[in-house]
Amino acid sequence: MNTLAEENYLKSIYHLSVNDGNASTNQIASSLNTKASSVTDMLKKLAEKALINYTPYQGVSLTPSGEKIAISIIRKHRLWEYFLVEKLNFKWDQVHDLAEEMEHISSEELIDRLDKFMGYPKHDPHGDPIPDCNGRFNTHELKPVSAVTVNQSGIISGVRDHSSSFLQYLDKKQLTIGCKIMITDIIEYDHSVVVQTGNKEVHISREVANNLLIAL
Amino acid sequence: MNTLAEENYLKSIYHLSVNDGNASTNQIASSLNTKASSVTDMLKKLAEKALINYTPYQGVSLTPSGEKIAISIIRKHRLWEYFLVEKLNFKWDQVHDLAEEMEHISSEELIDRLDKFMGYPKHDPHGDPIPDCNGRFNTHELKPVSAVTVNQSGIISGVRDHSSSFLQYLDKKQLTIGCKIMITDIIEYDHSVVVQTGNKEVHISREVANNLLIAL
DNA sequence: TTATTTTTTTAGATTAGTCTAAATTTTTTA
DNA sequence: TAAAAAATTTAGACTAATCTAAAAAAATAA
Ligand SMILES: [Mn+2]
Ligand SMILES: [Mn+2]
Ligand SMILES: [Mn+2]
Ligand SMILES: [Mn+2]
Repeated sequence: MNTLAEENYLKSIYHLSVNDGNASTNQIASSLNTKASSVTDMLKKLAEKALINYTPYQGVSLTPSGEKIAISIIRKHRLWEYFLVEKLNFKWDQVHDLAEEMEHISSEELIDRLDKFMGYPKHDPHGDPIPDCNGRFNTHELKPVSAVTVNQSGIISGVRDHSSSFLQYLDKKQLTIGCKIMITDIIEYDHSVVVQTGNKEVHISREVANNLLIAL
Repeated sequence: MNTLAEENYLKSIYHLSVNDGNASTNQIASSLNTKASSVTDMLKKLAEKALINYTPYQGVSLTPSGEKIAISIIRKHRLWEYFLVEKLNFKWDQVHDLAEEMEHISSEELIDRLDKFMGYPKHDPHGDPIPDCNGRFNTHELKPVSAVTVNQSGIISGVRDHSSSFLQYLDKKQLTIGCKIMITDIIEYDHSVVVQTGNKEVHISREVANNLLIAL
C-alpha cells in the first residue's frame, strides 16, 4: 500500500495534469503547500515505484497504475463529501477538509458499500463527477458563466473554486448546484455579469462568473 | 492535535489500566505489537505533554486530559463499528480493523453528527458501551458464562475476545448479542458448558464460556 | 541476602517526510 | 547567443517513530 503523503502527491499530480498531461515540480509544491526540494524527493520515490513517469527537469505524468490510485482517492473524497452533506447535513462549504482526511481510509470494500448505501450518486456536492468502482466517470462539458453569451440559459452544475468563502458567497446569492439561470446582461466595462435566477436578478463579478460552471 | 501513534498509545494505556489503574511498558509493547524501547520513548513524549503520569520503571497511568483523548478515540471506534454494521451491512467480525483506521478521523463535529444520524446508539456491535459526546458511559455489569451456575439464564451482551475467528464461531453456534440463553449443564471434567439457546442446546468449551459475557 | 531472571531504559541506527541553502539546469530576455 | 532569471535538483540537517543491542534497575529465587 501507499502512504498518505504518496496518495496526496498522486492526487495532486492527477489534478494538475488533467489538462496538459504534465505537472511541474513547482506546481506540485504549491498545490501541496510544500517546498520544491521535498517534491523532488517524492518524485524519485514515486518513479521508483513506477507510479509516475519522471525525467529530471521535465515534470511528471502518471503511469496507468498511478492514475488508478489517484482516481480511487478522488472517488473516496467525493463519496465522503456526498455522505457528509446528504446524510450528516453538513453544508457544501464545510466538507472538503473533512474529506481530505477520510479519502485515505484504505478499504475499497468499505467505499463500495458506502456508494451502494447512498444509491450510487453521480456527482459530489460541488457538482464534480464521482468515479464508479472501476474508476470510470463521464466528465461532462461545462462552461464558465463568463464564457456564455447574453440570453443563453443553463443549469448551475459545478464550481472551479472550492474555497468556503466562494461557496458561502454563492449560497448567499442563491446560486447553487441545480439552479436554472439565464444570463441577462454582460457589462462591457468590467466584464461583470447579470444573471436571472428564479425571481431575482443577481449581479456577479467577472471572477465569480469565471468560477461558476453551467450546463447549457 | 495528537499523532496517530500517540492516540494508539493512549487508547492502549486506557484499556490496560481500566482494571488496576496502571499499565506497564511491556504490556503496552505487546498490545501495540511494538518493542519496549519504542514504548519508553513514547512514554517520555506523552509525559512531556502531560497526558500520562510516568515514573521510570513504575508503569504509567493516564492524566485526566489523556483519559479524555482515549475515551474520545474509543467513542469514535465504536460509533464507526456501529455504522459499518448497521448502515453498510458488514458483519460484526469484519469491522474492528476498519474502525482502527477510522477512529483517527479527527473531527468531533463529524462524530457527533454521525452519532445523531444513527440515533445515539448505546452499544457497539460487540456489546461494548459507546461513550456519549461528553465521554460518559455506563459500564454495565456483565458476567462470563463460565461464572454462572446451572439453570440461570441471561442475555448475551458482550465478548471478551474480539477476534474474527471467535466471532465467526459464535455466529455459527447462533450465540450472538441479544440472544437469551440458559445454562443447562456444566461438565465437571473440563468445565465446558451446555447452554440452551432458543430451540437448541449448544455445548461450548471453558475457553468460549470465559469469553462470552451475559447480563443476568 | 545474595544471585539470577525479568523488566525497563539508554545508546546508537534507520526510514519517511520535510526543510534551508547551495548548486545546477533550463528558460527567458536583451 | 550570452547574460540574467526562473525552475529544479542536490547536500546536509531535522523530527517522529521505529528497531537492535547493551546497560541498568527491579523483582524473584535460592
Ligand atoms: Mn473536495
Ligand atoms: Mn467536491
Ligand atoms: Mn473494535
Ligand atoms: Mn467493538
